[in-house]
Amino acid sequence: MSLHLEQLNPEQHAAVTIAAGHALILAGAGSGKTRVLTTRIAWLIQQGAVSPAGVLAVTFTNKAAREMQTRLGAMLALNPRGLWIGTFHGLANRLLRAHHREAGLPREFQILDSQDQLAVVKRLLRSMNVDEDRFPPRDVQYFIMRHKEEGRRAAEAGGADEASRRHAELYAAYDEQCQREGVVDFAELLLRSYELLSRNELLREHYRARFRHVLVDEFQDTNRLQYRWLKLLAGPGASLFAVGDDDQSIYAFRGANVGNMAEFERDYAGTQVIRLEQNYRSHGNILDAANALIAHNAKRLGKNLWTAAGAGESLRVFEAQSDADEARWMVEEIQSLAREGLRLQEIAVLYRSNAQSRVLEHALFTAGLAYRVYGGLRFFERAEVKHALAYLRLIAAPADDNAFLRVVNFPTRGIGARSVEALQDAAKAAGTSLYEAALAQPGKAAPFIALIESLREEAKDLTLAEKVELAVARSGLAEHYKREREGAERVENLSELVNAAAAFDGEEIERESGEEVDPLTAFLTHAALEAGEHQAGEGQDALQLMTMHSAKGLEFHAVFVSGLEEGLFPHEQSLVEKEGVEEERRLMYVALTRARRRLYLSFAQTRLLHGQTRYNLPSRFVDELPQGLLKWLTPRVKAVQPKPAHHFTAGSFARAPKRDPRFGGAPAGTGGAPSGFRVGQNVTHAKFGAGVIVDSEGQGQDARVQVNFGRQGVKWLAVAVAKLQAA
DNA sequence: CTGAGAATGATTTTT
DNA sequence: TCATTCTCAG
Repeated sequence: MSLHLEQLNPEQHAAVTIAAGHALILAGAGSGKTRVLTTRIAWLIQQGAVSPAGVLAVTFTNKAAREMQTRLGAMLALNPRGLWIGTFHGLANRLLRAHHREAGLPREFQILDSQDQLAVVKRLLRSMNVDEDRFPPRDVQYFIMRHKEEGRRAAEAGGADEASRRHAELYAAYDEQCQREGVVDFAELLLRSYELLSRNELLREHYRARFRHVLVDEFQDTNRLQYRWLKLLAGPGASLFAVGDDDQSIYAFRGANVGNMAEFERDYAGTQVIRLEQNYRSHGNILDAANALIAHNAKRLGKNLWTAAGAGESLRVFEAQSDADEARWMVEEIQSLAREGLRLQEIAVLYRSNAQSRVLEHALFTAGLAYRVYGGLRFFERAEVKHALAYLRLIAAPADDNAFLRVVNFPTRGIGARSVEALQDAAKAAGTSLYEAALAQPGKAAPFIALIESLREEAKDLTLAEKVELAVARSGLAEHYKREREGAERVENLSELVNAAAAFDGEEIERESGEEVDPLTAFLTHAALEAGEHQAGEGQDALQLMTMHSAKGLEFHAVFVSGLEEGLFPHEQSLVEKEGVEEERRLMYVALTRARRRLYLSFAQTRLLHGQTRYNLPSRFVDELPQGLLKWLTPRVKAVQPKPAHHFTAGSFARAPKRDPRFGGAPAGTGGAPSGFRVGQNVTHAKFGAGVIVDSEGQGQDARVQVNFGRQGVKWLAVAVAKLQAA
């Protein structure tokens, strides 16, 4: 067995063999971070520095955890079962299952995904007669989640104002309800296990004594609670090894706190910091462009990627007339790459928001090019699958009211809103679950209760897959979808669920859920914690379409970064968020560094969005790249740079106000265009710089035009006064 | 309970 | 624009 340490570069080698103590590894894109992480673990074990049981390795995604597991298995020729490798949530779940009593949870506690959580909140608000216009369920959910992720319980969550006090009350009621129903949401897994260990000294010391080496991947994506959780588990004498890249922090919107990286250094005096800057993925020009771009960010720990490979090709820039034009151009370019022998799966088209895929898909479909779009519903999130799982949940954990409500009348069996309300009243009065209430006073729900009872009885001695099959059949779900016109795919998914159960073997049960958990609960946990693939994989060679966010961690021979327009990217919303543009720039950095050999950048003058034609300026990110690295496929756009904005709240891109129909608003390009300016025309203004006319009204002296100045915002200007120059 | 039509929004996403 | 969610009539 060899770890091939000699194949590592000096920095990688140093990171792998670093002495015990805390270490922060700043791992640039494509710098071999996973390799370092896994080799480090293997090296520690091989050296005898730690036993496999003494390692705790934490990732964000199941995919990353699996990859680490696989690589380690190959390196160590030992079953990596003894190692605690998993996602934050998976590991927290494991702790809670093992100590459910101490954590105050039922053995078969169920996990709520975001969908379930929202349903719980809605139900709560209704039962408390909360005005949903003043307290929208989504806001309440967000409030609860955000506070939990910061490690705050309801008691600490209230603010000074009335609304936040009310939110905190709802948070408290929500937690009580979850406790009653024996369910935990995602953040609760973390918070509950954190509290378990911080309050229970015996347990805490047990785990601290055990885990001598705690390793974290994608550290820049951790939220405050996750960081505290890590610090709690890595006790005195343990080594915390954090790998991350602040320049690739793109998840602030979901609670990630890049600040954890700087804090890490402060928390642990003597932290060893190693930078992995050699990139094994991209050619030099691509890296130079990425480096130059990210240098525009002020808040950085600092890092510069380099490669031993050559400079490679220039970055190709294309300015399209319209989004459709951009799509057509991409199709042509892709076809020509394919003719040169490049496989389609080696090409990715990246965009900022999912809505942008539509035009593209249309063009690809017309051209007959195979493509795969990432995003959308995943397997365990599909309605039919969730329904089937709800039946199984009721078998395993009857107190789960969410599950009860989801299927009590699905497929319909004559239990309408009235009957359900009666049950809810009865349950509330008796302080029991809906299921218990229905058991006591079945009423219209009698057949349903009988069904669940008999399912539970019959399922007792069946294998997991047989249980799932039984539920799918006896619930009437399969029948129901068979009768539906468009139900074929749903029926197929239900049988796929049976297959998934069959594939879910004992080893997985143990790994996912700790000791002695009933296989059904383990499977339900698996379904909640691993929502599954986005789409049927279809091993066929296809072009990859995805958002820049989902592209993180991937690489392709050729990458198209499309829609590089102010307002789209950086997104208009980001302009009003604190440090929003810096995060957008990091996203651009991520996008650029996905390409190995060829990088295309494109933007369109005109784009159809929300049924409205918008006239956008090229993204500032194009200007921020060294022009010498770019090869313009269309005449270069000379973006006139205005002085940095003071604090214009770019109330930009507001839908062009509807003109009073009485004045018969003149459409673009027709007679109504005032004073020689027309919609879509590029202009410059002495103060605001470059812009594009997006609307106009009035005639002669009263003529006004609306100009989109990008980061300076969108303004209505009187033509007679504004001294606009045609550009 | 169902279906039709209105209202409503509309970055990014993992667990 | 368009997809989802809500409301109300039948």
